[in-house]
Amino acid sequence: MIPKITLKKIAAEFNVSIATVSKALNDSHDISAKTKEKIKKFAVQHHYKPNKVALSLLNKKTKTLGVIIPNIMNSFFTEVFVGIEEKASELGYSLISCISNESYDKEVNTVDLLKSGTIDGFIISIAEETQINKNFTHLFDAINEGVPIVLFDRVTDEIECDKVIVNDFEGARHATDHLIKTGCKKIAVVSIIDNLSVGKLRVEGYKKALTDHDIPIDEKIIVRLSKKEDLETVMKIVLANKTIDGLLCLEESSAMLSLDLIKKMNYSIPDEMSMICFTNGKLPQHVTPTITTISQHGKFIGETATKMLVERLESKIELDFSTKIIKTSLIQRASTMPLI
Amino acid sequence: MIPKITLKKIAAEFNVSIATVSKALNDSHDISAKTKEKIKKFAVQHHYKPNKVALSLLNKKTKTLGVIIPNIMNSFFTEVFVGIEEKASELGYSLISCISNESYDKEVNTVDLLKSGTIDGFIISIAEETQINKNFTHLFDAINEGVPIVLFDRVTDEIECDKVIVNDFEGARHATDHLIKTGCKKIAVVSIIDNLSVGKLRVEGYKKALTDHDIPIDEKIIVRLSKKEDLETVMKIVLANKTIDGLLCLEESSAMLSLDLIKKMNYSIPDEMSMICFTNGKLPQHVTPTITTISQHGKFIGETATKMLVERLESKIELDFSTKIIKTSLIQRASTMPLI
DNA sequence: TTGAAAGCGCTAACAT
DNA sequence: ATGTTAGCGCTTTCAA
Repeated sequence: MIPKITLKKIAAEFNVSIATVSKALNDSHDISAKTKEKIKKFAVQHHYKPNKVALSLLNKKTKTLGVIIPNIMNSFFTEVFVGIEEKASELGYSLISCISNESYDKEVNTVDLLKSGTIDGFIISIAEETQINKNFTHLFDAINEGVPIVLFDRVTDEIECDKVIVNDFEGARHATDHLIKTGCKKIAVVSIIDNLSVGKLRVEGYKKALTDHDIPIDEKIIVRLSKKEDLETVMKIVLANKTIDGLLCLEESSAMLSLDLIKKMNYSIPDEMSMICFTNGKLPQHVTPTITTISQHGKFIGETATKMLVERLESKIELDFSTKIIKTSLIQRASTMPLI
Repeated sequence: MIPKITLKKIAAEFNVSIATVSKALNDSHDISAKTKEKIKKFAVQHHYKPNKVALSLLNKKTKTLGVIIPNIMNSFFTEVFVGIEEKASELGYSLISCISNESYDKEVNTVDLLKSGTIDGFIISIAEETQINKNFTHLFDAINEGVPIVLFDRVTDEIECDKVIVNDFEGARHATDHLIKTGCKKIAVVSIIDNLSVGKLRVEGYKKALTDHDIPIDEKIIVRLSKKEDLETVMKIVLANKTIDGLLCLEESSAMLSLDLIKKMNYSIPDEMSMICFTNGKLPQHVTPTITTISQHGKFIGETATKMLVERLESKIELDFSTKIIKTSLIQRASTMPLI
């Protein structure tokens, strides 16, 4: 094993000072051409790379961003992560990433751990537990200590910072409107994310569409569950109401379960039952029938969040906080009737 | 914004030396109980956290691992990442992660960037481009400079280091054997990963199974493509051979395309055409019909790789390199006939 | 019981 | 053109 080469060792090699070597390698004007040349040559030969940790300590910048994602097995977050990674890499930043697993404790620990020097700023989507207990002091503290945060998707009004959110209300409204316009008379909702800000907004959007079409809201067919496990039981009860002919699923996994169930119950899709779900991952494209989805443009969200954070980090002046709202798109597939 | 509190500031507060504060906070025995108490109290009140960067510089350890994954949209790698994250977090390590996007340059740049002090060791699955051009000097250099590497899934014999691999040969052999035993007479293979070590091994396993059953190998029905785009054309030609009644797909995305194609061609699955594919993500569980898969136990691979790396990092003695082979499991679903 | 000094690897202002 | 000094935040001898 070759011990790592440092300025000190190069300096010793040529009997010059460390400062001279540093300047030579940084192409400073007050070092003679020959000295520069011989030092540079030696440095290249020995694969000299400045120690990032030393530079971080000196500059109080690590060129590293902390990313906290609730659950990477969720295709939406995977997409966002891809966007973050691509943009960060383009802008010269590394990523320290952590999966909170929807746990408040893990989120708090990670923020506490990383804010002490390790990273320059955070990109966070708030864990479910945190959204339930509404305790955001860890985020508040980080910002207060000079570590900026960009929140995406799952945000809170209680923290003032940059945010990138999806137009969940409008996405759900549009989807519901689409179901109505393609002939659905009675549309049920399935939500296993009613604890989340986004889940609540989506239900609001759904209600708005109904109201716009003078359709009464029936709370009994708005299925709110805390875990996937109960879905089958509850859905069976709801679907016993044979007049239901449309289903809006607020995220992917409950959509897949509902689809299986509906098929098992011998509904014909989309003639007897239409379906739309949030999140445009691979699943809705490959199941039978393919599912009409509301795309949240995850990658773009990731890119946007990263750009906002880096702009703040590198800005000379104090920027105002802003919230970017990303429009959703409805992607029509075989689970809904064509618009006439 | 509250400026971050340091030992220096605490020392100034109490008119003691920095060393005293450091010792007090670390509960050193040679500081008086009262001094300790008042300093600790003050530190807690002001949310003092030792600066990780300073500690890293001092200890020459960052307690951070570098993870390089070729493509996070691939569910296998997502699973591995979950395993890595969980184990690393449990062992007190952070993760700097990067998606190489199958690019040689990105992989090299990341390794170069991170090896200079930022991380203690790497967990890497080699990018496709790197496996093609077989240039592994960046990995060799890192190890040589004292930064250990654990390779997983996509490995190379040319680098001596710890490795975690899947028993791809046996997985493919077993799957092919299963197809034969459930009645398939002529089994085609679809590979878009023939550039990868794992892709080649899987073809070998397939061939072994055929040979074991005295079935002649027909290279014409081993479809090797460099990109997904050509799949449809080629598959149509191959499937024109109406005697084919089994299909082994070496990864998920080509399996999905093949499935669509087979259904479009009105094959009845599994009666007229059986199918097995590698990688047990959500897709094969939710498509119609559900697909029999070979599970590589991604999460376990991630956990194992992380454990190996941390053990090496924290070992007092020089450990020998080892290669852990993870067994695959065949998960039977509706795309294959039941074993009689 | 406390403090001074050295050093981790590096840069930059200020001599020489 | 080159060197000296100081300092980023911390720990750890060693001295007082």
